[in-house]
Amino acid sequence: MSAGDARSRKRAPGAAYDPRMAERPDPNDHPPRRSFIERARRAQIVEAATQVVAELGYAGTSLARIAEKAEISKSVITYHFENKDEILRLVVSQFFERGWERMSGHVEAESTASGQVRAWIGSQLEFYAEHRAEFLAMSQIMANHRTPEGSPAFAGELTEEVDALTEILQRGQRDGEFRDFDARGVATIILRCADGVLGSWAVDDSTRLVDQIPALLDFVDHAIRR
Amino acid sequence: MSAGDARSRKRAPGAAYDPRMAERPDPNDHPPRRSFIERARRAQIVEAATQVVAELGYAGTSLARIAEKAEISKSVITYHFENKDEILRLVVSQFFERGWERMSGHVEAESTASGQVRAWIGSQLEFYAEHRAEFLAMSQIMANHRTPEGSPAFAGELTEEVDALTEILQRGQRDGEFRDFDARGVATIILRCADGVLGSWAVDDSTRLVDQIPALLDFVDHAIRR
Amino acid sequence: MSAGDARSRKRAPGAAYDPRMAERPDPNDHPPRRSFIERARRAQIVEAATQVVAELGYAGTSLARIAEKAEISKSVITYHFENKDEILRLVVSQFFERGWERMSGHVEAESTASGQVRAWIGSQLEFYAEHRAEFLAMSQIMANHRTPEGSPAFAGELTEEVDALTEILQRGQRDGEFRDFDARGVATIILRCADGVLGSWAVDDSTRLVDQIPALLDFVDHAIRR
Amino acid sequence: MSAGDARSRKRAPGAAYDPRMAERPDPNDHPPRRSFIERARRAQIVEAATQVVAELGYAGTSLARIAEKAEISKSVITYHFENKDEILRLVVSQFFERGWERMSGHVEAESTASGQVRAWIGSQLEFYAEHRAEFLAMSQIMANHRTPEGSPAFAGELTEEVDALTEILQRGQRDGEFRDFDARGVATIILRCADGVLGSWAVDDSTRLVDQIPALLDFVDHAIRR
DNA sequence: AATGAATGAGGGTTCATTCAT
DNA sequence: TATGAATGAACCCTCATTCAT
Repeated sequence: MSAGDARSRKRAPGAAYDPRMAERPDPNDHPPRRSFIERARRAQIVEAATQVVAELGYAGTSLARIAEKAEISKSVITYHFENKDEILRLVVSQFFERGWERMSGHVEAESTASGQVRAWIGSQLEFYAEHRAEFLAMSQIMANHRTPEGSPAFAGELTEEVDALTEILQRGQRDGEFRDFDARGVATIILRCADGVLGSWAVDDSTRLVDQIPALLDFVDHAIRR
Repeated sequence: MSAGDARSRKRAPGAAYDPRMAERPDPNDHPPRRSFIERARRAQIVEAATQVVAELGYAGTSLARIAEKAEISKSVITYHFENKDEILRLVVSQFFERGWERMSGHVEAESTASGQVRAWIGSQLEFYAEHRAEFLAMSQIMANHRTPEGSPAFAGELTEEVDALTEILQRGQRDGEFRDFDARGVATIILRCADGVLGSWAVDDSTRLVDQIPALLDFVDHAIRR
Repeated sequence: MSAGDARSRKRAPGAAYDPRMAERPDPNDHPPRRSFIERARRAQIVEAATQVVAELGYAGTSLARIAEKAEISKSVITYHFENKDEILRLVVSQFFERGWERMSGHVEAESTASGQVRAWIGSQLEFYAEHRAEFLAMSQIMANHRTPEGSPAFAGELTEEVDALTEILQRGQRDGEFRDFDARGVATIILRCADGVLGSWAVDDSTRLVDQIPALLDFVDHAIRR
Repeated sequence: MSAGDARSRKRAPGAAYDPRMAERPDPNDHPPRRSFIERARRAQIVEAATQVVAELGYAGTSLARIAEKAEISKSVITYHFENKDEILRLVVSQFFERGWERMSGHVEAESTASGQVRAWIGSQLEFYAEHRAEFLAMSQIMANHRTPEGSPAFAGELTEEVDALTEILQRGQRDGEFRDFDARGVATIILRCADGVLGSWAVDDSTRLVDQIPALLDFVDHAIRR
């Protein structure tokens, strides 16, 4: 079966490994084979959606405005995507995936726990600073998108991230790098800290984010170091 | 246009002093004298709006749903308020004002700088923990509300807050309580940290917020102490 | 509470007693009090909907065309009715109710079973013949309307009708008016017979329906008489 | 436009002799020669359309859903058929043709008029009972399909059927089998009667149709017998 | 002080059909 | 022979706001 517009009906918003976005894995649900054109269009639309959300906010994002931004007709969007939900989820998952790839590389390159924590926070903030629009869009969507039933669509997506950082903190404690504290609680705090700083930058980019990174790294360092 | 009707057209969303919510001050724009009934209605509607935003999110909030929640006719809302914007701004400013009152009391009761920082964070989180719906509504509106032109309506509302905390940190440094750091940068970080923790609690209230407060206080303490 | 457009949200498409249309009774669900204007508008819209369905068929009926027929704006419709479904159900139930009133009067006026059968069929066909558009609309909607889940919305609405006619037939058998047959099966056949004749008239009104009534009465008479 | 493409543009929905479906005969419009593949594809699509109409109703039938049911691309449909109308007409005409073949065989095997009437009704109902989906689809389409101008597409398709049955009835009267009545009127009634019973079975198949056939035959027998 | 009525703009989505390959 | 891509029209419905009463 290969029914053009029917195709997107079958597929889950494909995402590679990703600690937050973990999709219920379905081995039978192989990703649809897409033509070059289709992949290009989908990328174009997701990109346009990202820009619109970043500029106009979640509530200001409509298919009409995405189409306008992409300079295509609204029908092109509904042809290539099942619905608006699919697009918004892709905006989040694709960007998150890219960020995670970058971060995990930097983290794994470090040997000490404190080095890994710094790499984690530093590379995360750097990455987001380099992709402000995508970050804004992701934030907006995660904060606002809901399931048809009304519950937040992206709740509880961050436990795996907390788990991973907790492990690093615990190793740091065993190795004597870090003082004694509740690793899980502090992992949450550190991640939320970074989010918070990003959030303030999100609403007001007058302070250049990259300039704040050293201060944050220093802050966290003092907070957890023995 | 009736007299009561005209009245709401003129007035600024009355708010006491408030470092974040500072309205463009207009000495000529004396607050409108409102009847008891009018004040009661406005309070009822703001309260209903708060609940709706907390439950359904910013994008899910409509005048119809606010009216339904308040068990009044939609027209009552448009009679007592100029437009939706006025209501949402009041949800934010009124709640922020109440929070600021609580916090400033606790902060001023402390003599040392570190005591004031702890009082600040602790009382802020406590207050929000006690008023989850209001906090959720405020967060949603601040993150989403836009001017008619499309720019965030609540950008740059936090500089005064940062200023106040910066002052405390600087005093702590002068008094030898805190180590050397960029006071303004760290003030921002601390405030964003608290916001971040609140944000994680907002999307997932399984972890009781009050239980996380000591950990956060401890975290900040170590981060800034000499 | 009395929120204008919210009002229709609460109410079931009101219908008096009616053997087919029997609504799940909810004693708490008192019918909404409607203003004169509202009742007039609703009647106007239901009437326009009836005409549109009769002329263009179920699939050709849209809110836009109903609005056009009623010479009002589309928004007026969505203001006075919850949705299209409510309108279509009213087209059916109101007309059926009126028909049932007429028929039951004629039936009860007869003393013999065979008189009642003739009164039933005759008055039913007469009534429909007098209200061709309403009958066509009712037929179209009953044949086509579905629940959101996809099952026919008006299935099983006719068992009570069959029950009532069955009773008459059985009495006729006890009284020696009718020959021996399966009363329930024949009741179904008679009712379907009348429906069938109506159906042929529905698609082709060249044959005047009232002229066919005596033939049908005669036909049924011979079929069931001793 | 390709050759194959052009082909379907020219052709009338081929149908053998059929008293109801009689197409405006055009001696010049010889049926298009179709390849084996084309014939197979067309049959497959008509079959899928039949199922979709039976399940989802006329208004719920779209080319997309037909394609989905047939597990082919939507374009395959528009390639092999000029438009949706052609498919729906074929669903009706092909099925009617098959039914007519079956019926006429049974009718011609009978010698008496009453035998022929019974054979007519009995074999018709039997045939439909054996092909419920096709019958439902045919009913839905005949009741709903319209010309582009909005008038019923299948109005007046039954006069030939009535003519044929009228002839049988008249012969029965001449032969003394049947009592005196208006043959044409009764022919219509009988046919509509059968349709009505089928219609009740269509919306509610809990009563097994074949079990009702004897009752209907008996009913008609008494109605017309001397 | 209150509200029922109305409305135009815009929301996301489905649809049959056209066209180039 | 087949189909992916595209599209404009139409669909029902929600919305904030205006107006007359």
